Amino acid sequence: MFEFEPDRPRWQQVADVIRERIQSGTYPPKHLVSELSLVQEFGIARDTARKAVRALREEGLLYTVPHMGSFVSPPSEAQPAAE
Amino acid sequence: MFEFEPDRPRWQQVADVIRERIQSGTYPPKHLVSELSLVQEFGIARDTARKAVRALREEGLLYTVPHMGSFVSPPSEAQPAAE
DNA sequence: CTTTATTTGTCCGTATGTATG
DNA sequence: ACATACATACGGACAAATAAA
Repeated sequence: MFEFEPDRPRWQQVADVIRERIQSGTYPPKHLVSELSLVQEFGIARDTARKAVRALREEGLLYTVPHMGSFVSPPSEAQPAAE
Repeated sequence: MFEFEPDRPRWQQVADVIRERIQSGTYPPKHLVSELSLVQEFGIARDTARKAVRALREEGLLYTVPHMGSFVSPPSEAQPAAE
């Protein structure tokens, strides 16, 4: 089971973990990150899972298709110079 | 493809379209309105199509014959006085 | 009679949206 | 943060009835 630190919102800590998995490629583009999967893995309420997903969506790391799921966004064209 | 508005159930919007076709005579009495036809035309799930049909049936605009289909109801005897 | 196609009936599962306590 | 409930929506599968070939 995941160990939460006190004094920091759980949804932030969950978002941190997922963010890392996205940025490291553990979760490739289009990978489904459902609320239920977060509920089960982290032992949290769906309410909390939704907050984590919302945060990542607002960061652009996830996009949500209503009634279908939330998925890892395609890589953004960052760093223009590097060729 | 049909354009759905957000903030309103799809099954309601589909029902609206069919209702208009019935009331305008585009779909005459006994015209078949099958779930599959709605699925294909509107690009929705059958689940959603069934909800639209159910709504129109409850309004009396359609009647369903099990395993045969849902058909446009005969015109209702409105306006009593007119003879 | 058999086969094929069509259509509704029913059930399961997954997932988000929304609201309440 | 949690728990619960319901609505909305999609996908798939199978059964049963009907009609037509």
